[in-house]
Amino acid sequence: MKPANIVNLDINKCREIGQICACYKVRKAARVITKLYDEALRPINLRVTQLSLLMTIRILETVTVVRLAQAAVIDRTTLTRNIQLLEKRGLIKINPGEDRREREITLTADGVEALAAAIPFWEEAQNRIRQELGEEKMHNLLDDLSEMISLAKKK
Amino acid sequence: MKPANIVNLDINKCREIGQICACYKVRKAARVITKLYDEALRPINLRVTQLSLLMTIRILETVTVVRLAQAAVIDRTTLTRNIQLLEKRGLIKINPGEDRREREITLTADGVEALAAAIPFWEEAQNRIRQELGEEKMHNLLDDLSEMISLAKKK
DNA sequence: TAAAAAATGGTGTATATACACTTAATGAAA
DNA sequence: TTTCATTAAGTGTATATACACCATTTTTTA
Repeated sequence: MKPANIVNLDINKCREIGQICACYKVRKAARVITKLYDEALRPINLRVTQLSLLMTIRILETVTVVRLAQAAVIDRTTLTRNIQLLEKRGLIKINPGEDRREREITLTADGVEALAAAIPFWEEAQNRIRQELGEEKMHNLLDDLSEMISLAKKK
Repeated sequence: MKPANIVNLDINKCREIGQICACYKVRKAARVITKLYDEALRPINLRVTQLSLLMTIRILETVTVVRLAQAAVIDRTTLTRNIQLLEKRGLIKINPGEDRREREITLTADGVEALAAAIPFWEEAQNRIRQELGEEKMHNLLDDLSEMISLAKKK
Protein backbone atom coordinates (compact mmCIF):
# COMPACT_ATOMS: atom_id res chain seq x y z
CA MET A 1 0.00 0.00 0.00
CA LYS A 2 1.44 3.35 -1.02
CA PRO A 3 1.80 6.24 1.37
CA ALA A 4 -0.93 8.82 1.07
CA ASN A 5 1.28 11.63 -0.17
CA ILE A 6 1.93 9.80 -3.42
CA VAL A 7 -1.65 9.07 -4.30
CA ASN A 8 -3.22 12.21 -2.99
CA LEU A 9 -1.09 15.32 -3.12
CA ASP A 10 -0.81 16.62 0.41
CA ILE A 11 -1.48 20.33 0.64
CA ASN A 12 0.70 20.60 3.73
CA LYS A 13 3.56 19.17 1.73
CA CYS A 14 3.03 21.98 -0.76
CA ARG A 15 3.01 24.54 2.00
CA GLU A 16 6.26 23.14 3.33
CA ILE A 17 7.88 23.22 -0.09
CA GLY A 18 6.77 26.79 -0.58
CA GLN A 19 8.49 27.68 2.67
CA ILE A 20 11.77 25.80 2.28
CA CYS A 21 12.49 25.71 -1.44
CA ALA A 22 15.82 27.46 -1.78
CA CYS A 23 15.27 28.21 -5.43
CA TYR A 24 11.81 29.70 -5.01
CA LYS A 25 13.06 31.91 -2.18
CA VAL A 26 16.20 33.07 -3.96
CA ARG A 27 14.21 33.88 -7.08
CA LYS A 28 11.65 35.85 -5.10
CA ALA A 29 14.45 37.76 -3.43
CA ALA A 30 16.09 38.40 -6.78
CA ARG A 31 12.89 39.84 -8.22
CA VAL A 32 12.13 42.15 -5.35
CA ILE A 33 15.68 43.38 -4.86
CA THR A 34 16.25 43.85 -8.56
CA LYS A 35 13.21 46.09 -8.64
CA LEU A 36 14.60 48.13 -5.76
CA TYR A 37 18.01 48.61 -7.38
CA ASP A 38 16.60 49.24 -10.83
CA GLU A 39 14.37 51.98 -9.45
CA ALA A 40 17.35 53.60 -7.77
CA LEU A 41 19.32 53.42 -11.02
CA ARG A 42 16.47 54.78 -13.12
CA PRO A 43 17.85 58.36 -13.29
CA ILE A 44 20.97 57.18 -15.11
CA ASN A 45 19.14 54.80 -17.44
CA LEU A 46 21.07 51.71 -16.39
CA ARG A 47 19.79 48.42 -15.02
CA VAL A 48 21.54 46.63 -12.23
CA THR A 49 22.40 43.79 -14.61
CA GLN A 50 24.13 46.24 -16.90
CA LEU A 51 25.85 48.01 -14.04
CA SER A 52 27.14 44.67 -12.73
CA LEU A 53 28.59 43.83 -16.11
CA LEU A 54 30.26 47.22 -16.52
CA MET A 55 31.75 46.82 -13.07
CA THR A 56 33.05 43.34 -13.73
CA ILE A 57 34.57 44.41 -17.03
CA ARG A 58 36.21 47.32 -15.24
CA ILE A 59 37.73 45.00 -12.67
CA LEU A 60 39.01 42.53 -15.26
CA GLU A 61 40.24 45.36 -17.52
CA THR A 62 40.06 43.30 -20.71
CA VAL A 63 38.11 40.08 -20.80
CA THR A 64 36.77 37.48 -23.20
CA VAL A 65 33.14 36.35 -23.33
CA VAL A 66 33.86 33.05 -21.62
CA ARG A 67 35.86 34.60 -18.79
CA LEU A 68 33.30 37.31 -18.19
CA ALA A 69 30.57 34.68 -18.14
CA GLN A 70 32.49 32.71 -15.52
CA ALA A 71 33.13 35.78 -13.39
CA ALA A 72 29.52 36.93 -13.51
CA VAL A 73 28.07 33.39 -13.17
CA ILE A 74 26.00 33.90 -16.24
CA ASP A 75 25.41 31.76 -19.29
CA ARG A 76 27.71 32.59 -22.17
CA THR A 77 24.84 32.95 -24.62
CA THR A 78 22.97 35.27 -22.28
CA LEU A 79 26.07 37.37 -22.06
CA THR A 80 26.26 37.65 -25.83
CA ARG A 81 22.89 39.41 -25.89
CA ASN A 82 23.63 41.53 -22.83
CA ILE A 83 26.92 42.90 -24.08
CA GLN A 84 25.38 43.67 -27.47
CA LEU A 85 23.14 46.20 -25.73
CA LEU A 86 26.07 47.79 -23.93
CA GLU A 87 28.04 47.94 -27.15
CA LYS A 88 25.17 49.63 -29.01
CA ARG A 89 25.08 52.26 -26.30
CA GLY A 90 28.80 52.81 -26.69
CA LEU A 91 29.64 51.81 -23.13
CA ILE A 92 31.91 48.92 -24.11
CA LYS A 93 34.06 48.00 -27.09
CA ILE A 94 34.32 44.45 -28.43
CA ASN A 95 37.52 43.72 -30.35
CA PRO A 96 38.80 40.50 -31.94
CA GLY A 97 41.50 38.86 -29.84
CA GLU A 98 44.89 37.49 -30.88
CA ASP A 99 43.31 34.07 -30.71
CA ARG A 100 40.89 34.74 -33.51
CA ARG A 101 38.10 32.77 -31.83
CA GLU A 102 38.05 35.19 -28.93
CA ARG A 103 36.60 38.66 -28.51
CA GLU A 104 38.07 41.09 -26.06
CA ILE A 105 35.70 43.30 -24.14
CA THR A 106 36.77 46.61 -22.62
CA LEU A 107 35.04 49.69 -21.26
CA THR A 108 34.97 52.83 -23.38
CA ALA A 109 35.47 56.27 -21.88
CA ASP A 110 31.68 56.63 -21.88
CA GLY A 111 31.46 53.30 -20.07
CA VAL A 112 33.81 54.43 -17.33
CA GLU A 113 31.88 57.66 -17.04
CA ALA A 114 28.54 55.88 -16.79
CA LEU A 115 29.95 53.57 -14.16
CA ALA A 116 31.25 56.46 -12.05
CA ALA A 117 27.95 58.29 -12.39
CA ALA A 118 26.03 55.19 -11.34
CA ILE A 119 27.83 54.58 -8.07
CA PRO A 120 25.94 57.13 -5.91
CA PHE A 121 22.61 55.69 -7.08
CA TRP A 122 23.82 52.17 -6.40
CA GLU A 123 24.88 53.27 -2.91
CA GLU A 124 21.40 54.63 -2.26
CA ALA A 125 19.86 51.19 -2.83
CA GLN A 126 22.66 49.27 -1.15
CA ASN A 127 22.57 51.45 1.98
CA ARG A 128 18.85 51.06 2.32
CA ILE A 129 19.06 47.28 2.30
CA ARG A 130 22.11 47.22 4.56
CA GLN A 131 20.55 49.55 7.11
CA GLU A 132 17.21 47.83 7.23
CA LEU A 133 18.68 44.34 7.33
CA GLY A 134 21.52 45.29 9.66
CA GLU A 135 25.25 44.95 9.13
CA GLU A 136 25.57 41.49 10.59
CA LYS A 137 22.69 39.84 8.76
CA MET A 138 23.75 41.52 5.55
CA HIS A 139 27.25 40.14 5.96
CA ASN A 140 26.05 36.64 6.79
CA LEU A 141 23.64 36.67 3.89
CA LEU A 142 26.34 37.65 1.41
CA ASP A 143 28.64 34.96 2.77
CA ASP A 144 26.01 32.24 2.68
CA LEU A 145 25.00 33.18 -0.85
CA SER A 146 28.65 33.08 -1.93
CA GLU A 147 28.96 29.60 -0.52
CA MET A 148 25.77 28.47 -2.22
CA ILE A 149 27.01 29.86 -5.51
CA SER A 150 30.33 28.04 -5.15
CA LEU A 151 28.84 24.68 -4.37
CA ALA A 152 26.11 24.92 -6.98
CA LYS A 153 28.67 25.79 -9.66
CA LYS A 154 30.86 22.73 -9.21
CA LYS A 155 28.89 19.64 -9.92
CA MET B 1 39.34 70.41 -6.23
CA LYS B 2 37.20 67.30 -6.53
CA PRO B 3 38.00 64.06 -4.72
CA ALA B 4 39.84 61.54 -6.88
CA ASN B 5 37.06 58.95 -6.91
CA ILE B 6 34.79 61.28 -8.86
CA VAL B 7 37.29 62.22 -11.52
CA ASN B 8 39.06 58.90 -11.77
CA LEU B 9 37.01 55.78 -11.07
CA ASP B 10 38.78 53.76 -8.41
CA ILE B 11 39.16 50.13 -9.38
CA ASN B 12 39.24 49.05 -5.75
CA LYS B 13 35.85 50.67 -5.29
CA CYS B 14 34.60 48.50 -8.13
CA ARG B 15 36.07 45.40 -6.56
CA GLU B 16 34.36 46.25 -3.30
CA ILE B 17 31.02 46.79 -4.99
CA GLY B 18 31.37 43.49 -6.81
CA GLN B 19 31.88 41.80 -3.46
CA ILE B 20 29.17 43.48 -1.40
CA CYS B 21 26.37 44.31 -3.83
CA ALA B 22 23.37 42.43 -2.49
CA CYS B 23 21.56 42.53 -5.80
CA TYR B 24 24.46 41.24 -7.86
CA LYS B 25 24.99 38.40 -5.42
CA VAL B 26 21.35 37.41 -5.15
CA ARG B 27 21.00 37.45 -8.93
CA LYS B 28 24.09 35.30 -9.36
CA ALA B 29 22.71 32.87 -6.81
CA ALA B 30 19.35 32.85 -8.56
CA ARG B 31 20.94 32.00 -11.90
CA VAL B 32 23.10 29.17 -10.64
CA ILE B 33 20.46 27.62 -8.40
CA THR B 34 17.76 27.92 -11.03
CA LYS B 35 19.99 26.01 -13.40
CA LEU B 36 20.45 23.30 -10.79
CA TYR B 37 16.73 22.92 -10.11
CA ASP B 38 15.75 23.17 -13.76
CA GLU B 39 18.15 20.37 -14.61
CA ALA B 40 16.67 18.21 -11.90
CA LEU B 41 13.16 18.94 -13.19
CA ARG B 42 14.10 18.27 -16.82
CA PRO B 43 12.64 14.73 -16.89
CA ILE B 44 9.15 16.06 -16.20
CA ASN B 45 9.38 19.01 -18.56
CA LEU B 46 8.68 21.64 -15.92
CA ARG B 47 10.76 24.63 -14.91
CA VAL B 48 11.16 25.62 -11.32
CA THR B 49 9.26 28.85 -12.03
CA GLN B 50 6.34 26.83 -13.30
CA LEU B 51 6.54 24.37 -10.44
CA SER B 52 6.52 27.24 -7.95
CA LEU B 53 3.41 28.69 -9.51
CA LEU B 54 1.59 25.36 -9.56
CA MET B 55 2.48 24.89 -5.91
CA THR B 56 1.30 28.33 -4.90
CA ILE B 57 -1.96 27.88 -6.78
CA ARG B 58 -2.40 24.54 -5.05
CA ILE B 59 -1.93 26.15 -1.65
CA LEU B 60 -4.32 29.01 -2.37
CA GLU B 61 -6.86 26.65 -3.98
CA THR B 62 -8.47 29.35 -6.12
CA VAL B 63 -6.74 32.63 -6.67
CA THR B 64 -6.92 35.77 -8.78
CA VAL B 65 -4.02 37.15 -10.79
CA VAL B 66 -3.36 39.96 -8.33
CA ARG B 67 -3.38 37.72 -5.28
CA LEU B 68 -1.16 35.13 -6.91
CA ALA B 69 1.25 37.88 -7.93
CA GLN B 70 1.41 39.09 -4.34
CA ALA B 71 1.94 35.61 -2.97
CA ALA B 72 4.69 34.78 -5.44
CA VAL B 73 6.30 38.24 -5.26
CA ILE B 74 6.10 38.56 -8.99
CA ASP B 75 4.91 41.33 -11.23
CA ARG B 76 1.30 40.98 -12.28
CA THR B 77 2.08 41.37 -15.96
CA THR B 78 4.82 38.77 -15.76
CA LEU B 79 2.34 36.43 -14.21
CA THR B 80 -0.08 36.95 -17.08
CA ARG B 81 2.45 35.50 -19.51
CA ASN B 82 3.55 32.73 -17.15
CA ILE B 83 0.07 31.42 -16.47
CA GLN B 84 -0.77 31.52 -20.17
CA LEU B 85 1.88 28.86 -20.71
CA LEU B 86 0.50 26.71 -17.91
CA GLU B 87 -3.00 27.11 -19.28
CA LYS B 88 -1.93 26.08 -22.79
CA ARG B 89 -0.43 22.93 -21.30
CA GLY B 90 -3.69 22.23 -19.51
CA LEU B 91 -2.17 22.37 -16.03
CA ILE B 92 -4.37 25.21 -14.84
CA LYS B 93 -7.78 26.60 -15.65
CA ILE B 94 -8.55 30.30 -15.76
CA ASN B 95 -12.20 31.17 -15.18
CA PRO B 96 -13.95 34.54 -14.99
CA GLY B 97 -14.78 35.52 -11.42
CA GLU B 98 -18.03 36.78 -9.92
CA ASP B 99 -16.45 40.19 -10.06
CA ARG B 100 -16.18 40.23 -13.83
CA ARG B 101 -12.86 42.04 -13.76
CA GLU B 102 -11.25 39.13 -11.99
CA ARG B 103 -10.03 35.78 -13.25
CA GLU B 104 -9.90 32.79 -10.99
CA ILE B 105 -7.02 30.41 -11.38
CA THR B 106 -7.20 26.79 -10.29
CA LEU B 107 -5.23 23.62 -10.92
CA THR B 108 -6.65 21.04 -13.28
CA ALA B 109 -6.41 17.32 -12.57
CA ASP B 110 -3.41 17.25 -14.90
CA GLY B 111 -1.93 20.11 -12.92
CA VAL B 112 -2.27 18.25 -9.64
CA GLU B 113 -0.77 15.17 -11.24
CA ALA B 114 2.18 17.12 -12.67
CA LEU B 115 2.78 18.69 -9.28
CA ALA B 116 2.78 15.34 -7.50
CA ALA B 117 5.09 13.86 -10.13
CA ALA B 118 7.46 16.79 -9.80
CA ILE B 119 8.04 16.55 -6.07
CA PRO B 120 10.65 13.74 -6.08
CA PHE B 121 12.70 15.63 -8.66
CA TRP B 122 12.40 18.81 -6.66
CA GLU B 123 13.57 16.92 -3.58
CA GLU B 124 16.63 15.71 -5.42
CA ALA B 125 17.77 19.29 -6.06
CA GLN B 126 16.69 20.57 -2.67
CA ASN B 127 18.48 17.80 -0.78
CA ARG B 128 21.66 18.37 -2.64
CA ILE B 129 21.77 22.03 -1.71
CA ARG B 130 20.69 21.37 1.85
CA GLN B 131 23.28 18.66 2.39
CA GLU B 132 26.14 20.59 0.88
CA LEU B 133 25.30 23.84 2.59
CA GLY B 134 24.34 22.21 5.88
CA GLU B 135 21.06 22.38 7.78
CA GLU B 136 21.95 25.41 9.83
CA LYS B 137 23.26 27.61 7.05
CA MET B 138 20.37 26.61 4.86
CA HIS B 139 17.92 27.59 7.56
CA ASN B 140 19.62 30.91 8.24
CA LEU B 141 19.82 31.68 4.55
CA LEU B 142 16.11 31.07 4.04
CA ASP B 143 15.29 33.23 7.06
CA ASP B 144 17.52 36.09 6.00
CA LEU B 145 16.15 36.00 2.47
CA SER B 146 12.60 36.08 3.84
CA GLU B 147 13.45 39.13 5.86
CA MET B 148 15.07 40.82 2.90
CA ILE B 149 12.00 40.10 0.79
CA SER B 150 9.70 41.56 3.45
CA LEU B 151 11.59 44.78 3.89
CA ALA B 152 12.21 45.30 0.21
CA LYS B 153 8.50 44.85 -0.53
CA LYS B 154 7.23 47.58 1.76
CA LYS B 155 8.62 50.87 0.64
C1' DT C 1 51.08 16.65 -41.21
C1' DA C 2 46.19 15.24 -41.49
C1' DA C 3 42.30 14.04 -38.63
C1' DA C 4 40.00 14.32 -34.33
C1' DA C 5 39.01 16.83 -30.27
C1' DA C 6 38.49 20.92 -27.77
C1' DA C 7 37.61 25.72 -27.26
C1' DT C 8 35.32 30.18 -28.54
C1' DG C 9 31.45 32.44 -29.77
C1' DG C 10 26.98 33.34 -32.38
C1' DT C 11 21.88 32.24 -33.71
C1' DG C 12 17.15 30.26 -33.26
C1' DT C 13 13.87 29.63 -30.09
C1' DA C 14 11.47 29.74 -25.77
C1' DT C 15 10.65 31.28 -21.12
C1' DA C 16 11.01 34.99 -17.44
C1' DT C 17 10.78 39.63 -16.20
C1' DA C 18 8.63 44.26 -15.76
C1' DC C 19 7.37 49.19 -17.25
C1' DA C 20 4.07 52.13 -19.75
C1' DC C 21 -0.19 52.16 -21.46
C1' DT C 22 -4.89 50.58 -22.29
C1' DT C 23 -9.52 48.44 -21.49
C1' DA C 24 -13.19 46.95 -18.68
C1' DA C 25 -15.70 46.67 -14.43
C1' DT C 26 -16.69 48.14 -9.79
C1' DG C 27 -17.23 51.47 -6.17
C1' DA C 28 -17.53 56.21 -4.39
C1' DA C 29 -18.98 60.91 -4.65
C1' DA C 30 -21.49 64.69 -6.60
C1' DT D 1 -27.91 58.66 -11.12
C1' DT D 2 -24.23 60.49 -13.54
C1' DT D 3 -19.42 61.32 -12.93
C1' DC D 4 -15.05 60.18 -11.20
C1' DA D 5 -11.78 57.34 -8.86
C1' DT D 6 -10.25 52.75 -8.03
C1' DT D 7 -9.35 48.11 -9.10
C1' DA D 8 -8.37 44.00 -12.18
C1' DA D 9 -6.30 42.45 -16.00
C1' DG D 10 -4.15 42.43 -20.78
C1' DT D 11 -0.86 44.26 -24.59
C1' DG D 12 3.32 46.46 -26.63
C1' DT D 13 7.86 46.66 -25.99
C1' DA D 14 12.37 45.77 -24.11
C1' DT D 15 15.71 43.32 -21.33
C1' DA D 16 17.33 38.85 -19.07
C1' DT D 17 17.92 34.10 -19.26
C1' DA D 18 19.53 29.64 -21.21
C1' DC D 19 19.27 25.26 -24.17
C1' DA D 20 20.13 23.18 -28.70
C1' DC D 21 22.60 23.74 -32.51
C1' DC D 22 26.11 25.66 -35.58
C1' DA D 23 30.56 27.83 -37.53
C1' DT D 24 35.24 28.95 -36.84
C1' DT D 25 39.64 28.46 -34.89
C1' DT D 26 43.00 26.25 -32.10
C1' DT D 27 45.02 22.29 -30.02
C1' DT D 28 45.86 17.52 -29.61
C1' DT D 29 46.69 13.08 -31.36
C1' DA D 30 47.36 9.39 -34.47
